[in-house]
Amino acid sequence: MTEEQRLERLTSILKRRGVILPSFEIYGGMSGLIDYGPVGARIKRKIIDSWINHWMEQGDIVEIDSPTITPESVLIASGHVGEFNDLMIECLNCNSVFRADHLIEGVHENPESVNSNEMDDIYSKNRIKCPNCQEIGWNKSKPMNLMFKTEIGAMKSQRIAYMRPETAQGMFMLFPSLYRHFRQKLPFGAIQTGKGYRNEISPRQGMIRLREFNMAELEYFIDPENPPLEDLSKSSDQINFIPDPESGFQNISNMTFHNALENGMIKHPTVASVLLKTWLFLIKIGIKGDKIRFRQHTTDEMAHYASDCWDCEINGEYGWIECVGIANRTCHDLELHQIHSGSNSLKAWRDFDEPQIERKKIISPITSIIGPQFKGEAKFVIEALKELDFKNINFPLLVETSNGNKVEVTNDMFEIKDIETTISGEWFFPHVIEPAFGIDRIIWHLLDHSYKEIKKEGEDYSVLTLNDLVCPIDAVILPLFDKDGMGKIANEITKKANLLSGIRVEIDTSKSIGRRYARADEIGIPWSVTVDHTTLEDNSLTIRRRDDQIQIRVTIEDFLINLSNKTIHNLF
RNA sequence: GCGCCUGUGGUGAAGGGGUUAUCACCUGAGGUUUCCAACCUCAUGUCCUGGGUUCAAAUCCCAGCGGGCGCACCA
Repeated sequence: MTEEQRLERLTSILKRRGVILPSFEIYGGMSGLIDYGPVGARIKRKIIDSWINHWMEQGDIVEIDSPTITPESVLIASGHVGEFNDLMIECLNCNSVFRADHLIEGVHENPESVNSNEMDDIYSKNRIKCPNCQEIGWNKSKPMNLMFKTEIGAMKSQRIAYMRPETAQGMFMLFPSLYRHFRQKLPFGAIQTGKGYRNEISPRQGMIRLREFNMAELEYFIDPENPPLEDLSKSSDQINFIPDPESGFQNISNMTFHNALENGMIKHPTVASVLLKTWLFLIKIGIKGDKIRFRQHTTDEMAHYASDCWDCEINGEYGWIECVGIANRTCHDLELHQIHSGSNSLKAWRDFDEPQIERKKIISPITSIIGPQFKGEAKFVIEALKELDFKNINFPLLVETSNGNKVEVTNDMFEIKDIETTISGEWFFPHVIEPAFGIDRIIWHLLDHSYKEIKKEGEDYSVLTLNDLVCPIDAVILPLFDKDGMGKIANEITKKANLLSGIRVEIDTSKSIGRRYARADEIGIPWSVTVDHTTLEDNSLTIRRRDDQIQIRVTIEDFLINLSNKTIHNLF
């Protein structure tokens, strides 16, 4: 079997066994959309569960769930509407496509504000040349909207909305609630898993670029002045790093996260700790460590919201693919949402180490005099007095009030006081460190790394070596024959096992035992359990280990206990 | 979105205007069988969709849809 066709063979096995299939196929299919079949959906669920547990083990992270339909105002604030609605323009001569605003920088003072018709005018009046072929001649500019647009409500009350391009905004929307939940103490985080949507121009490469995809994101809120410090030296794993070329660091294939932070290649301690946890998760579910690398973004490829970005890339049939993006989003989102929404609850409070005592002089109006004197005008006079520069007061003093009158103020109407205020802390915008996982891409690479093509007695044979955390079915129960009572016992074991918490088993009674082992191996079931003649005599059965085909004999009871405890490994 | 290639059972392929479309594997039913894709019998097909040419189209032509690759795009 040639290495070149491995991708095709894997794809057809995934389709044949109900793991991953094209969506809506009976209507011709729709690119960029995929189905997880009965086997794939189990794998996806277990990966997402593992992901949720992985972060929640930390203790200061909670899970939330928010709508996929998002009002336009939210995405205007976050910058997605602006960023996602760029006008594109195509050269009539060479068919190159460009962002229309980029080519008129210097011609127009605010290229991003130009609408489609104006853009076409600017192009024809200014005789803009194609940077590729130098010709002048353009198709009409068209907005390239990478978000799916929809409307909430009907008729006049309709509001524009989009399908969310990321789950992250949900966490920002809930910041006030999260802050209360965590008793107003940083750091804390919120995770969310769910669908995200991008109307890709041309989805490619199977399930790598989808129009509807599964994301899993953590927003970890920290105090930028007191970031949590974690001991990274506990991991001695050697990591493949590709730093930003402008940083002066060289590509390196064997450095620990601890050292990468110490020497300044990773700039932020929390980013480093999130990188480590990302690595640990991928290794835990079965991604191969030598096929993982961390690549630092160059300044110009950084997302509009981020100040420091790392991609975690995984190598597979499609080459190195970004599967996790780790970004220091700083206070970008919270700050913008405060500005756009007018909400005042997107900040956190920080106590100073020592309360600051501020001494200052103020002008204190004596209202018992001002009131009777100015009557209705009094509140304007008081206002105006507070604005006075008390270092420069000469009598007679004319004060201009905000309603436009000038009044004379005498020195018995106010006094200058020295006051002392104690400031014990300040409000600030927390910074956010975000890892964003592309679940579908991770599933693809897990399947890719787990798919083994071997020879068995001269025959081609395929195995998915999925570990207990992510295997679709925990064990398959195989009656050697479906008669003599073996089928009945197998059914009883299947029922009992399926009542165990978190355990799923299946029974397979059709065709020869060898064929059933092969079927189980192909979808990554780690344990095949056979009910045979000896079972009828002494209630024992055999457990076959997928990865080396070694069999042991245990009692039904021991099997069920160890299955439940996930300790079958220990029996071998 | 452009260019080139491409679409036949669940999977992988053969066929290339003319009876009832071929093969392997897979899947299902039954038989057989004391543990690694054994064997026997049987079953399961809108040749991507829509138009056109033709007495006759899975086959030729056009368009659409899907897939692959390249260019462009990818917060």
